[in-house]
Amino acid sequence: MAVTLSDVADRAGVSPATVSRVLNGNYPVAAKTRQRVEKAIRDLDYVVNAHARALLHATSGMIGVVLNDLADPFFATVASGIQSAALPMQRLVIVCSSGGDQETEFAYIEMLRRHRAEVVILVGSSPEDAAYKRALAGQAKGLHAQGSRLVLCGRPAPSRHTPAAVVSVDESRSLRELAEYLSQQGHRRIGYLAGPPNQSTSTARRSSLTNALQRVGIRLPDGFVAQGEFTRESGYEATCRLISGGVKFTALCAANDLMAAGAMRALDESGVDVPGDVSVIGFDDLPVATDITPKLTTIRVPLVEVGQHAVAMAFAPESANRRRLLPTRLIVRGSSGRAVGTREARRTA
Amino acid sequence: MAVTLSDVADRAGVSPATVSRVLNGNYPVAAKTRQRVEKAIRDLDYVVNAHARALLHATSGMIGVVLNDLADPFFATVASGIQSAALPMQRLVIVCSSGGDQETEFAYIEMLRRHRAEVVILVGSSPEDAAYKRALAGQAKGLHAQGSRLVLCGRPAPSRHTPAAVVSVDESRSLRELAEYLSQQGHRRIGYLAGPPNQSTSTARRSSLTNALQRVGIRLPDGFVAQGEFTRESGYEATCRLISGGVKFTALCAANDLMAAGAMRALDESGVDVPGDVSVIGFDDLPVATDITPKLTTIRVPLVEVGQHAVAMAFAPESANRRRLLPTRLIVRGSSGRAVGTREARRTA
DNA sequence: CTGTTAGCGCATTCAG
DNA sequence: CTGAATGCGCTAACAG
Repeated sequence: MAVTLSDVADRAGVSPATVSRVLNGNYPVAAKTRQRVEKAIRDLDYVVNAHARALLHATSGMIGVVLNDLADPFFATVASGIQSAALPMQRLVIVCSSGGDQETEFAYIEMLRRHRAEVVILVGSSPEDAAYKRALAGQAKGLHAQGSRLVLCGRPAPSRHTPAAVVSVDESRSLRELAEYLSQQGHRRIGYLAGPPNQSTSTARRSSLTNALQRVGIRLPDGFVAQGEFTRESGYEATCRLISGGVKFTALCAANDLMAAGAMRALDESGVDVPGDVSVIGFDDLPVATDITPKLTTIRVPLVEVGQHAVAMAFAPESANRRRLLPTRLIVRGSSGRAVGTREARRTA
Repeated sequence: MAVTLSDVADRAGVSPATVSRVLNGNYPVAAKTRQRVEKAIRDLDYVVNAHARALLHATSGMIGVVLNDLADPFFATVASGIQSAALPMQRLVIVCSSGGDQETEFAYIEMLRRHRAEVVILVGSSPEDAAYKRALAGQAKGLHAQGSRLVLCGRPAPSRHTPAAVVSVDESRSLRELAEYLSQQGHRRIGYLAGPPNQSTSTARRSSLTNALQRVGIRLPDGFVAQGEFTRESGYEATCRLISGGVKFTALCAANDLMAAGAMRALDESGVDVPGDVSVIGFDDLPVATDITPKLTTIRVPLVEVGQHAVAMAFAPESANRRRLLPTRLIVRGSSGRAVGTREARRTA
């Protein structure tokens, strides 16, 4: 069906070995022979069979990426960072979107193992239950035994001994900045739109914020927290629940920008002015943050860089078990300001 | 390095062929033997080598997708449609983001050919120059010769004889609806934010709109058109150019929602009220359309379905040279309304 | 029901 | 500088 290396050899009147040498350019080949071979390749429109090569080399040189949802800009942005770093290394990127389903995720990892992916990158939150961690640790061992490298992006390793590199962000500093900022602006009662329960990202962001607020003497009681699922809709609904529950807050922080966008809409529909009545703060700094009005104050996460570092670490020597933390940054925009009820706010009112 | 089928055979005390039969379940194997083999597989954590299989079958069963930019929600959404359709078929999806660069695009197609991708899906606009078309037609032939199927999404085939299936949208009907709507609302002077020149999507959308407007007696002169690149920033800048150029329009159509979002910001900063002074219309109906205020009137393109149909057509018998057109829909939201200067508008003013 | 054999397409020895 | 031979891991005939 397809043209093979021997076909090329026949047409050029040389042996397969010679064609191979021309292809790889590693061994000396007479100029005349080379030209004849190159012509045959062009004439026949020959394309090497990557599988035959992979069979010899025991690896395919592909980068597998497993993420929750390709259509979510958070993941899409990390993926594009991975892709951009993979291109100059001549690596193909396989993107697998699991939809957040654990079984699908493992099915994809298995498929990537079958294809002897050189690198497997897991992006985003991971469930925090023991069974999952054990299963993942098992896959990690398997990948390692195969000679594939595993990189975890934005999620912790399932255990200390897991042979995996980790690229993550350290949001604690930015959140301390945010806490100080909110405190200075007179905010005392703060609502929080959390991510789905038992997900590493959700708990990390929430506990970091809780700690940061504590440092400035602000508590984040459970009653001020509503769960969502990192989507606009869930942010909208969670905000509605807080409002209809009679929770009084002067600032509303969200676990990501999408939820914050949903919150803005809910507040708007309830006649709450942002930032006049309530300040809204997002997380990630996705494009949506500046699409909405007023523009969203948020914690910028360097998503493209996260992806690029993941690739870099995968190809760095001794990458297993290495960890890399990227800093985030507080971006203050129009959606936040002084709390209502503060002296200053009363004066200007 | 990695565990092979023979390793399993040795451990189970059977021949490699038997292990293969257990794996594929096609031939009868004694229950006892099967169990022994299955245990060995588990003990050794054996994972089949997809390359060895692909070598026999002359295809890898992978779906390759080449698109402009993964971080662009337009492409990400189509890709997620492809992914969702590929999962139940147990197909791995390779996503290649070319950044709109032709060379990169061909490099990726070549890599996909090397990997004997079963299906190659090209998503989005294509340059409209002859050299490109010839090159693409060549690759299409090569893919066909290899036994790979080619699907073009949202772009025309380079020639009548190209062995490729095409999935596209037919926006003409919606644009006629839009033209009638705008006309009824009293709009006569309409601005247009076009996509990059010599791109199939740009010219298709522009000419369809021009035709539709013509039917209701509205012209779209070049002076009312500003070029952009399907991004927010370019939409912003293009709108600024129109405004500072003194172009007076009561409605502004954009080649996509991202540019419309940029336009809204530019208009806002210039003190132009939407939809009071100017109606804004987008294209695609991406999430950003409802993030902005007022929500964007737009032409909805069924992007997920486009991706799903692409996969379906690839696996349909006799798919080569087939064409499938999906309908779009006009979605009227808050960003559009009556033109200023019409009788009704004056009355209510 | 199971083992033996051959070959998929290629890169790499080893000889010449 | 070039050709012949070997084997990567697996499946499909072909025997038993």
